[in-house]
Amino acid sequence: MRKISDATITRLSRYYRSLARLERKNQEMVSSKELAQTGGATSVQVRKDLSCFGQFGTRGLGYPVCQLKETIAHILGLHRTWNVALVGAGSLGAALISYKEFKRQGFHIVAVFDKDPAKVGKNKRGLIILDIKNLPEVSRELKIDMAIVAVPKTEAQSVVNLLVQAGFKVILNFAPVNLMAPPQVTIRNVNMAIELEALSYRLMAN
Amino acid sequence: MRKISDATITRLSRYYRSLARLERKNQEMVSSKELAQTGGATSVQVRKDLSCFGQFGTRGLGYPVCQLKETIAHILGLHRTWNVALVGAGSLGAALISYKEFKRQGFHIVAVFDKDPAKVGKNKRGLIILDIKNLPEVSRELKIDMAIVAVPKTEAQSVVNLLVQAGFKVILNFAPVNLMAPPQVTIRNVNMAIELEALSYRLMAN
DNA sequence: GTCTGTGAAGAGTTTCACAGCT
DNA sequence: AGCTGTGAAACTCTTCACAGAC
Repeated sequence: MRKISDATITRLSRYYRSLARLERKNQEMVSSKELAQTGGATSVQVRKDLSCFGQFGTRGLGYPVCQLKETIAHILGLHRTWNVALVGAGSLGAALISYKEFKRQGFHIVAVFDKDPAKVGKNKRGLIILDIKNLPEVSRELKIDMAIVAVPKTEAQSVVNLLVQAGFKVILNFAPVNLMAPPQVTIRNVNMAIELEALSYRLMAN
Repeated sequence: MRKISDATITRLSRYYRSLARLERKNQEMVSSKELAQTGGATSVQVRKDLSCFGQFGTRGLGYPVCQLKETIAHILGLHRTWNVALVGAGSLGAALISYKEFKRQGFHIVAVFDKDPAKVGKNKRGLIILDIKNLPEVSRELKIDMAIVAVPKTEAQSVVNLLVQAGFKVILNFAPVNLMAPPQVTIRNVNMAIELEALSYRLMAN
């Protein structure tokens, strides 16, 4: 299989959401054109993206909604649940614990860590905040698959170092800072400030 | 000036952060190589990105830190402050109000709106939650420049419709749904679930 | 006729290679 | 020597065009 681009994976996620909605409406078949409209892409793009993984449609008819949804779920790993560790029990952390879409897609935040002794032991949206010192052992015991970093930017690199040492392979980082990690570790960044800056550029440009 | 890619703008934001750090360290000059390392790019990329806007360096010496930082600030619109409306006073909204990096870069959330009568009038991190019905007039009065949507996905499209009608030109959306808007309105999406899905794909793939 | 699947063309982005300045 | 600035090459991603199936 040839290398799949990040853009393709992102679009698959969107197609998956569209398919879920069509499934709820009991629609059986969907054309690439229809899927494109709701997913914000073009019909060719949809077909090209899907063709990376196989042939799922029927010419003249389109794609079977349920089946395609299941297929994408398997590609993206949404057919199972993932255990997620959250580091940082601030207000962003709280928002992430309550974020419905995570649970909906099978991402379960099963442990929250913080380094602040004043927070450790407290209950945060149903989870007891754990001391970050215990992260390696707890991650092993609870079979945690991925980590979310939601700490201030000054702390982010040291948290990542700890996560790497504990064996984490994928990390979602919310701190607005560029983080270093060995190549076998994938870090994805959500930098909300950069998003606003891109918008402010837009307002400047015209 | 030729069209500037989104990727370039995003990288400028990162260079800006690196420059701010170098400035705090009182470093006067920086080479494209050094800027690249801290900003997660290559040195040619840095030079190419900057060359879109002019010639800011000196051959043999590099770029003047403060001056380049100011230049990028002007390009991105960070030399001024922007008034931001937040729609959705849930826990994500609360996290965004408290998010330091916004203030740091001059993005001031000056009003929070919600449609829930039980929330309207309450204080949220120092801001009184306003009724979303009053969004158009308040936006005008407070000269609000941009909007952040942090409502459940079922509400997002109607909120965007309202924002478009109120004359907003740029919107940052956190709801995990594809939104429709006229072409003159720029919507940027932060979909945290899709980020995790890309990571779960990574874990599946190897 | 409708719609998928895909090689080829096109557009856009990144990297290379090197001229030119300090 | 060290570093910027940039046309050209290489690469990647998207769109076109159309063959093939229903």
